[in-house]
Amino acid sequence: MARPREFDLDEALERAMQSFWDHGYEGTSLSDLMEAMDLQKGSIYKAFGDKHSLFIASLEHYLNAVHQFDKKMLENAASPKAGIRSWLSTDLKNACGQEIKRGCLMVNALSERAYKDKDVADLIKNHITKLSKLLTEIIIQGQELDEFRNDINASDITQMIIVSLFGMLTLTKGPMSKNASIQNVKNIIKLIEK
Amino acid sequence: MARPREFDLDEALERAMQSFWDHGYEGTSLSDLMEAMDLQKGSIYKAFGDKHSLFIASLEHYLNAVHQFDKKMLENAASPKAGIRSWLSTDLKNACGQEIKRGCLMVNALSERAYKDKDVADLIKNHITKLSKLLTEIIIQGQELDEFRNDINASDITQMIIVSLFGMLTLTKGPMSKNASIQNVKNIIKLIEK
DNA sequence: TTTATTAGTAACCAATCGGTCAACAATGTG
DNA sequence: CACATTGTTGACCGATTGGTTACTAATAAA
Repeated sequence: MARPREFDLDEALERAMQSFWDHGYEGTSLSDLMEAMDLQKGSIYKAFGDKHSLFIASLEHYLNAVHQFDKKMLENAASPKAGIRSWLSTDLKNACGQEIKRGCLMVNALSERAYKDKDVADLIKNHITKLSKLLTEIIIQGQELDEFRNDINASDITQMIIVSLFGMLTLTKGPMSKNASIQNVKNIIKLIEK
Repeated sequence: MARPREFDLDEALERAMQSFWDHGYEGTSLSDLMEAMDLQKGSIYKAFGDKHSLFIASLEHYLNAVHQFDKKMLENAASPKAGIRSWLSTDLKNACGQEIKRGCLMVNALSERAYKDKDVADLIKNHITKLSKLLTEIIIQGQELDEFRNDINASDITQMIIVSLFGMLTLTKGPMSKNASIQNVKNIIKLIEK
């Protein structure tokens, strides 16, 4: 009953996300988005609203994919320790294996915008909460199997892992190499294992 | 033999640094800087060159102050372990005790600019190298005094501490509270002590 | 007091920013 | 076919961006 959309919504969103991931929120202009999404300004505004809404949608898109990845890696592992190890390693290898040192969109958004953008702050807080629950379950299992030390709360170990992950994802945007981050993952495991 | 400058160079630089720290490089406009520094555009350009040069000078100013702080805290401590503990705690308390959740200028600059700004990347790499040397010395002393575990290289422990610090400084811009970061410091010490 | 030199001021610049809008195109329904 | 509805296009908008420049002011040396 009306003219149909000529492009794929999901693909356009994916391309917008890649742009924001590469160059940040302020670093990505409407012109950049138009080129990356292969769309005119009007189409973007009709489909996604303004730049900020598009950024939020991109971040949600990213966080959904990441959460799926996290669940898969952590829940389908041979053991809690193996799960944490391969999850962290794969995450870091992905972050390091890109042409641009763009790190992680969530960490970038946290650094650039969370302190002045409640929508971004809420999305990230929610995602970290979900990741924490997932991780803490795995750590508890690992403690019961005597894979992880139990003189520290599972939730405290979770917290340290998340802190380390955020640190590495930030540092890989600068002086930290792939090898250094892999070595660091090994040492984190060594610190928390029994 | 010429008209003297009417303002204090250092104070102006300090104010510029505070602006960049609060709102980032792209988030701080020339107008913002003019207001913060209480200077006209021309004066800023005469004294510091363009915006990028001013940012680099601000970052250097910041890194010098931080390095002095790090040296003081780590070298004047009662013991290696006490030094690391109080250095990390004070750092985090400072980062959390501000009106704006602005984190650390170095970590912010790393996230926002290092991947596309060689000057920024070099300054940060150099600073991290100096901090690493400082920390590794302390860790080795601590290992010799049986304060720290020695089944892991001192430089690897250093790396983990720096990663954790960067992670916390990023996370305090979002969902991480002061208490959580203090608790996390305690746990880091627990993991690396003997 | 003249002169060389540098600092400060404010008007000005082109370029770009995010965002809007009117005209036109394409579809399903009646 | 006409119509209602929605998508697409490109010109256009005011505001702001970083940066320049011509002019004036202040100083020390000659």
